[in-house]
Parts: sequence; structure tokens; C-alpha cells
Amino acid sequence: MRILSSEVTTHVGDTITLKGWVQSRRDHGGLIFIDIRDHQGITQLVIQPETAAAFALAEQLRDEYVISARGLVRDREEHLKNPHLASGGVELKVDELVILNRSEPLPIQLHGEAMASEDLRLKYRYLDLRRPKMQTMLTARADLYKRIRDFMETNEFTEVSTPIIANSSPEGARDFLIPSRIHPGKFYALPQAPQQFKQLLMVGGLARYYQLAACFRDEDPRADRLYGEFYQLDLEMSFVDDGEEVRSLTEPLIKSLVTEFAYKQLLSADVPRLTYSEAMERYGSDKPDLRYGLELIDLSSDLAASGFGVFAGALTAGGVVKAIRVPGAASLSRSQIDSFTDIAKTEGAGGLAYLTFADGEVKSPIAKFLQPAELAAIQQKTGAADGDIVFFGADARTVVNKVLGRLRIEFANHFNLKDPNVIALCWIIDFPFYEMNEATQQLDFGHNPFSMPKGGLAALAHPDKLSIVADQYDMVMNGYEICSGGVRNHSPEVMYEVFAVLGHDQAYVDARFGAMIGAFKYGAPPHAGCAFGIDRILMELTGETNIREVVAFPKNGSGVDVMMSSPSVVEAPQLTELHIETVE
RNA sequence: GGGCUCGUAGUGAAGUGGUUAUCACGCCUCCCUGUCACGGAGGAGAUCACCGGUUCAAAUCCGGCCGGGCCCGCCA
Repeated sequence: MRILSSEVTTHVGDTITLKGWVQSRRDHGGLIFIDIRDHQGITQLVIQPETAAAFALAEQLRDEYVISARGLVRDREEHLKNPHLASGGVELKVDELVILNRSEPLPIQLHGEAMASEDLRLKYRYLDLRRPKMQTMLTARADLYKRIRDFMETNEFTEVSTPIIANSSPEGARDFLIPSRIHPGKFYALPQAPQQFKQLLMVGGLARYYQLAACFRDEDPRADRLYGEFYQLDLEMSFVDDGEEVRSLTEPLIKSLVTEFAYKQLLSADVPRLTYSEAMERYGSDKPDLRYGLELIDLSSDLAASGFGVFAGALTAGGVVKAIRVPGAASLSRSQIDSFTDIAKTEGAGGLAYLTFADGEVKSPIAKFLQPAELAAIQQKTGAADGDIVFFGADARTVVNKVLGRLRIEFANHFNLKDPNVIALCWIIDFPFYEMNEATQQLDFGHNPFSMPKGGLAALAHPDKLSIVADQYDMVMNGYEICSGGVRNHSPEVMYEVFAVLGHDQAYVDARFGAMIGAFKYGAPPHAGCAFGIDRILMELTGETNIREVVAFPKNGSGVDVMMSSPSVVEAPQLTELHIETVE
């Protein structure tokens, strides 16, 4: 009878077979201990010289040999029990030993405290995956999938697989292209998201769609962004014209994942809704981490008549003066403050003014430029107390928000304000429909062109296009964007107008979104949906800071699979078949 | 595309101009009957990423180049 190591303790007195890898061998000369590891755990084998054949084989064993061991499970004497091992109360006295496969010494150490570099771990991922942590990750991911599916099915969503071999999207991220063999010069593309397909499913009469969808984007990766492919919980609901319906339906899923899957604590029972502009004003970010305060405080009106040139200059130019109070920051050294100043400068600030509150007084090079009433207002509005520093940003509103938003994160990191056991969720709503492209000074889509502008056609006529708001929402988890969605634009008339604002005619829209806009002409129901980033959720819920840690076989930061050596060159005939000229 | 940073036995690290490049783990040989991070004795293993320069002398300084990581751009 073959059993798993997790069951060993219940088989005392039985003769069983264990199969697994050699975790370690302790050869005492006349007595050999082997720790055998399967995917459930570790069990100690004892091989004695009396079982000569097994003993001879045991002497040959090395780390990571694959073996099968048959013998009697017996209780250990009290003083021989190992409390550090789940099966430490018992051991297997081996009668028969079989070496199923041998192993060369491993190129990376799996069980020591010295962890191999990520590069080597990825090259030998099939070994890295043997580590208990990675085994746990794989099963956690499968558990996450199951919980998501259960929730979606309970809520009467229907999973539909949409094409992987699809069409290039003219807007958005860089596509992975697939040359067509049958149609010379034409290309398929891997979908960046099933966006258009799911909207067409709504037109097709499906009430509620979902999919654990693979998405493909050829953009440079980050620690929280995979290269190439990633997975989304993609969903869409018909006859929904209010994003709140999508938010309130999906919110319990994420909450339950926090408390019942990750066993973490929600910062608040209610998930706050923040408008985009409110988030930018208070946190300097559209994905604020709400686990800590450090809010941005607008002091423009209090400093309107300031004699301090930097403040006055910013305000007369139409900008703002905002501040961030950092409790306990008076302990910062000069060089630490300098490094925060450098960060502020990389974000576009000219410098970083600050007031130190210590010993009952205000210490700062800039204090002499400020009136007592101004200092009092600053202290009152920021709540600054002894031991704090108030840092200032004075510039155009967008610059100040960006600089202080970045500093807010840096301060939180420096002062360790992120509680790893707490998950803070929030929804960011009402994104601007259009934004100004700083480089080209041209109007462009803020988020995506498929959302419904709030107010529809009438709103699009507003002279200030930047004031138009999209019925578009993101969910943020501890500072990471984990969901993006919107009420879709299902009206051909509004769709054409959305593009017309940017100067595109109907032919432009038809050429790019012909299938979808064509479908909308045949009774498209109002619909709304969203997509949750599964990898990112799993990363944050498992406390990882690198998203590659939650993927079995990720590409590295250069988009290379160092294990499989992809991308790779292909044979010339393959290229010929695809009508691609060979480049030498 | 840009910025910062790292590259030293199989693995992880130490080594900021000067003998034979150090340590831990791993590996090999021998010894060991209660270990569980077993222990003991011995041994092998390095193009200090690569190329060039400065110097009496370079792992160390300088230039270049390749590779990794993080960030900016980018990610509708």
C-alpha cells in the first residue's frame, strides 16, 4: 500500500510504501537515516544493516534521488521524537528499498538558507518548484481559481472561452503578432484582453459572462507586472448601466478572498469609493495605499499672501501649495532628508521645503519667511506635533500631487507603515474620459475608448473636454490596481462622437472596431463589467513583492524564458511558409 | 530608449591596489548504530562575467561591452 507522508502517523504497525525524493541522508556507518520527501511532507526512514540489500542501496543514495521505500511504520521512543517534523513521532523501518531514479548534484540549493539568484531559479524552475514554498504557491493558485469559479457560478455567470488567436488591437499595448500562413501579409494577434469578444457576447444575448482569461501584452515588465502573458478574471453583465452594480456584486468576492483565502484583515468593512480627482488630491495617486494616512493637505488659501518666494511664485502662476505631515520625521538625518529631496526632484519638484516641529518650536530654513499666522494655520491644518516634519510641494497642481504622492509612498516605506496583515481596498471612480498628452499636447483617451461618458452625448458636447468623466472604475488593493472596469458605450452614435472629439471620422472607427460597432447597431443591451488581475491579487494576498513568485513558469525581466530559451530562432522553411523573408 | 545597481568555486556570501583570493553550504574519499542543519578526518573545485587601459603590481582604479535586478518611459 503506497501512502503519502502526511498519512504516515496514522499507519503505526502497518507495512506501507513511501515514494519520494531524498531530502537528506545521515549515514552513521552502521545505521542510515533518510528523510524522504513527497509533495505532502517529510518522513524519516531507518535502514539497518540487517536488511543488507536495502542497506547497500541506502549507502548509494544522494540528495534528490527518487526512491521507493517499503517497511513497517513504528513509533519512535520518546527521546527520539522530532518535534520539528509533522511525522516526527514515527519512522519507517525499511525492508525494501528501490532507487527509481538518480540525480546529479543540483545546480541550486533548495533547502539551505542561501537562496539561489532569481535568474538561476528560473533557469532550473523545475527544481525550484520542489521547494515547499513554491508547492504552496501552486496549490494556493489553484485554490484561488476554484474560489473564483465557485463565486461566479453561484452568481449565474457563464464561462466562455474567447479566441487566443485573435486580432491586433489598434489602441493600447503592443501586440504579439502571429503571421498568417494562409493569408500572406496578414496577421493574427494574441488578445491584450477579451474586451471586444465579451462585449459581443452581451450583444449575443449572454446575461453574465466570465472567464479566467489569458491576456497578452508586449510591454516592458516591472516587479508587479509580468512580461508577455497574465491572467484576469474577466466579466461582463448585460442590462447594467450603473457601475455600482458591478462593484457591489464583485466586492464580496474580493473581501472573501482576503479573509477566507489569505486570512488577512480588511482595513474596513466598507470599501470606500473615491473619485479620481479626490484620490489625486488626497493621495497624489489613482491607486492609493490606504493602510496609512500621510494625506496631502492643501494650504494654498492659507499661504495666499506668503512672503516665501517659492510658495508665492507657485500660487501666482495658478499652482498650489500642499503639504504632507510625517509623524516622527524629526528623527530623520540631514542626509535622509536629502535623499527624499532627490526623489522629489526626480518627480519634477524644484526642491523640498519642510518645517521641523521639535522642542516646542518650528525649525526650518524657511520658517523666517512665514508669518506667525501662516505657521499657526499650517500646524493646525496638518495637525503637526512635536517630533513631526511637514513637507511642502509648491508648483502646478498635477506636479505637486505627483511629487507628494511619490513621497507619501517613500515615507510609508521608510517608517514601515504598511501592515502586511492588513488589506485596504478601495474603488476609484469617475476617471477623466480624456486627458492631455503632455508630449504631443493633443487630447487623448484617459483610460479606454469603450467606456460610456457620464451624461452620454450631451456630456461630450461640453466645451471643456477634460472635464468629461467616464463611467469607469478601478479597484485598488494596498496600492496596487487589481481591477479595471466600466459601463460600456453600447451606442454607435455615442461611440462615433467619442472619437469625433479627437478628430477621428466614422471610417476611422469602422476600420478599427468594425465588428463591435456593427454589432451595436442590432440591439446591443447596455452592459458593464470589469477585469481583476489574478496574478497581482495572488501576489499581494500571499505577501510577495515580485509577481513572478506566484507564476509557475514566468518570463524574466527581459521577456526571456531562460529555462526553455524562448524566444528562439526558427528554421528557415518555417519562415518561408509564413511569407517572412529570412534575415541573416 | 533612459537612470540606478549588481556580476568572485556548483550555490550563497567576504574581500577597495600588494604573499598561495577567504568563509559557509554542496561535492569526493575514509571513519562512525539514534541522527534529524548528525558528527569526525582528509581532498577536489575559481578565466574574480567579458574586452581593453592605468600601474612595478588590478577581483579591487578607469573605459568599453555582455548579462541580471529595480525604476522612468511604456502598460487603451
